Amino acid sequence: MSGKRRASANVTIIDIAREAGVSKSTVSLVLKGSSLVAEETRDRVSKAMSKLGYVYNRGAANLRGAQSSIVGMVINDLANPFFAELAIGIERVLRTSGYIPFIANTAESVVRQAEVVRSMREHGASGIILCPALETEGREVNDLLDLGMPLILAIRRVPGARASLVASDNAAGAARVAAHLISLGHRRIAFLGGMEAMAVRKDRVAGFTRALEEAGLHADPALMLESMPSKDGGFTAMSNLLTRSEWPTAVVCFNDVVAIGAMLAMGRKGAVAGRDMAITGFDDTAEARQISPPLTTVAVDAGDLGERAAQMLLRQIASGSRTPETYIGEARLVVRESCCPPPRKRKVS
Amino acid sequence: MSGKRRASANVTIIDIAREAGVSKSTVSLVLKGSSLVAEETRDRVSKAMSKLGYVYNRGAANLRGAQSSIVGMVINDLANPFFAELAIGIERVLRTSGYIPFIANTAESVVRQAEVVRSMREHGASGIILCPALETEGREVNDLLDLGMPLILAIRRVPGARASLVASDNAAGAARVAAHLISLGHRRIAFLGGMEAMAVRKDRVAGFTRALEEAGLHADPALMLESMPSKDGGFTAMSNLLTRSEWPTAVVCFNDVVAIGAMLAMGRKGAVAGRDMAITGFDDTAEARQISPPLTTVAVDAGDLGERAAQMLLRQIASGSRTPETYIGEARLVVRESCCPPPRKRKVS
DNA sequence: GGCATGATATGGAACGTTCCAATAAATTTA
DNA sequence: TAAATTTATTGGAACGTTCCATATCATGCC
Repeated sequence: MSGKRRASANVTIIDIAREAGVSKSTVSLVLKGSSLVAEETRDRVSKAMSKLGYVYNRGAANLRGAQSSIVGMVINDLANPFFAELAIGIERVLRTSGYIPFIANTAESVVRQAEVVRSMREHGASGIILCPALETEGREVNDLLDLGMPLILAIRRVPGARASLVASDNAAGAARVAAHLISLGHRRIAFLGGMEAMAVRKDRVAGFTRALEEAGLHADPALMLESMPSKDGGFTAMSNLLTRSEWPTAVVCFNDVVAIGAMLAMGRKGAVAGRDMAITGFDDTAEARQISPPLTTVAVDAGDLGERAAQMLLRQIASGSRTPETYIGEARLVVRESCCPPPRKRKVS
Repeated sequence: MSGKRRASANVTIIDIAREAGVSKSTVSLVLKGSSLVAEETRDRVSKAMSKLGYVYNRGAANLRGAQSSIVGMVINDLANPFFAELAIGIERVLRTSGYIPFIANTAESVVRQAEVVRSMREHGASGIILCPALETEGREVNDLLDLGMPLILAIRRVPGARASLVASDNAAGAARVAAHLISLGHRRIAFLGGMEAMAVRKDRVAGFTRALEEAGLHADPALMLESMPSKDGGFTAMSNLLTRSEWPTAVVCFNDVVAIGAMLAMGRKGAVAGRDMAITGFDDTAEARQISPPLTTVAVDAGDLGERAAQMLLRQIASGSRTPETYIGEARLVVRESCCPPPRKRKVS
């Protein structure tokens, strides 16, 4: 009563074999769709399987070296629609090749990430696409590679990791939005969001700074604000910024969700993006189009990046090669209504 | 060369045992954290494990009847933020109990759903939380239950299924928005989105119809429009509606993403929600607040539903009971700016 | 010294597959 | 008709774990 409580004891190929009057080997052959077994026998076995409610035991098969058909997809923030789009792109490719992607969320926790990755390895995942959590170290990634696990890093590069990477051109994208704002006449431009330690942020800040310098400006350290790369993070950081006596005239946000959080914070103070302050995002998620005012941002095509990552992974699984490859997707400026020229009078409240 | 290409041959507890100078049984005990093994031995074994890069083989363990610590989470539309919120709620509960949720997306395909569920069973999932795809039959769900698989249906009920259910009060919610629109003076109210066959839609339509009838109105079949429960679906259906010579003055949308799609379609024709037509949603996703105008909708608290579903599943796994339970979450009306009284002149173009 | 006792450690069978080598039966070839 | 070939089928070992029953070795007690 307190022990095993499996409703129906597990049905195995041996039970099927007995029922169909053949050997377990024959059942195994039927399972693999082998042409070595006679039509009539195959039918009899199939009948027995559905009659007894047989469930294939993948664990036992893997034990004998069979390839499991799952691929792990480790995502740092499922609530960010950008990652949902990425996941869907990955799925588009994987499903056509017979792999089933299992998604797990780490919510930016490296501890959780380690658990999740371990669990996927334990279950015999054939490969992993990893959107690394915030403080992921190169070493963790390399350990995985050393075990021979096919692994693709997506979206976020990890310094020191020898893994393949699929990401967007962060520096170029950030430079493009910054140049756009400068051309509108902005001089005091803030960079808001993302954590200092993130490589992606470093890249975007580098592009941002470069654009400013090319225009003879310099990036003011007082206007470089950290935040978690989430809506809440953007909200908090912008709320702080708005308590200052002098506001920047434009804010380059780390990504779209940060920008949306920032715009929400502005709304609380009666300020409006595209009128009192120019705001830009990064990613071009569906939300960037829907929010009001529509967000000027950098289009990245998450779905395409997902497809590339999946293709790269499949290639590595098939070839057995672990040579790191890199794909950098284009980062296109998309101008919408969230950016205005600098207003004459800056302070609102 | 062409055969197995595992970078490092698999390390097993036997290798660890040899390295540490103990028997495999002792290694197994260390793995389980048993107190039967001496401190000093435990250390030696742990050292050997990290030295050789040991990976626990869950498949082999499951073979001996061990409980796998994964739970499957099958989601019909990952692109809908409502389901992302649900997933996060589920995760909040599961992670504290040592289970790791593996998420898989079915994109509303029953075929895909069957594949995904089978894969999860094959990998020894301890239970499944299922947001059923569009045309899921009661039989499919019952087959799963008959195998003894702990299973909770989330969000969408499936007629004929004997499974536990966690969902929101669809009829009451729809009745509330309809009553609200009627109190604003609307008489020609459309219901837009969702597929005829969906039980959830039937429930919402029933509440909608009841509210109309209580006000002495009747639901006009010409104003009941089907669509896929997605943004694209809402866009297409509203585009069609707008080609008619007479518009309704208010539209109750199946859910928020349909409503957002519908508002996008209105925008294309120069019409504005909350001015030319009242629009409502269902779910109260973050987007409902962010879009312009903010969407009047029915708040459902996806995170809470996710937590309930997870708790229910854990209870069933622990107790071994498969008695169906039901939790119906409250559906609260949230009034925002997307609803106006009926305009005097209706047609815009 | 003989004997329980408790603390650690261990061999071996079992779990459900796969796959090789072997067999049996039917068919073709010489 | 014997031998060779083809077509179907099968037993058994192996995969990496768990867990039971058993073994070893100090201790402490009579």
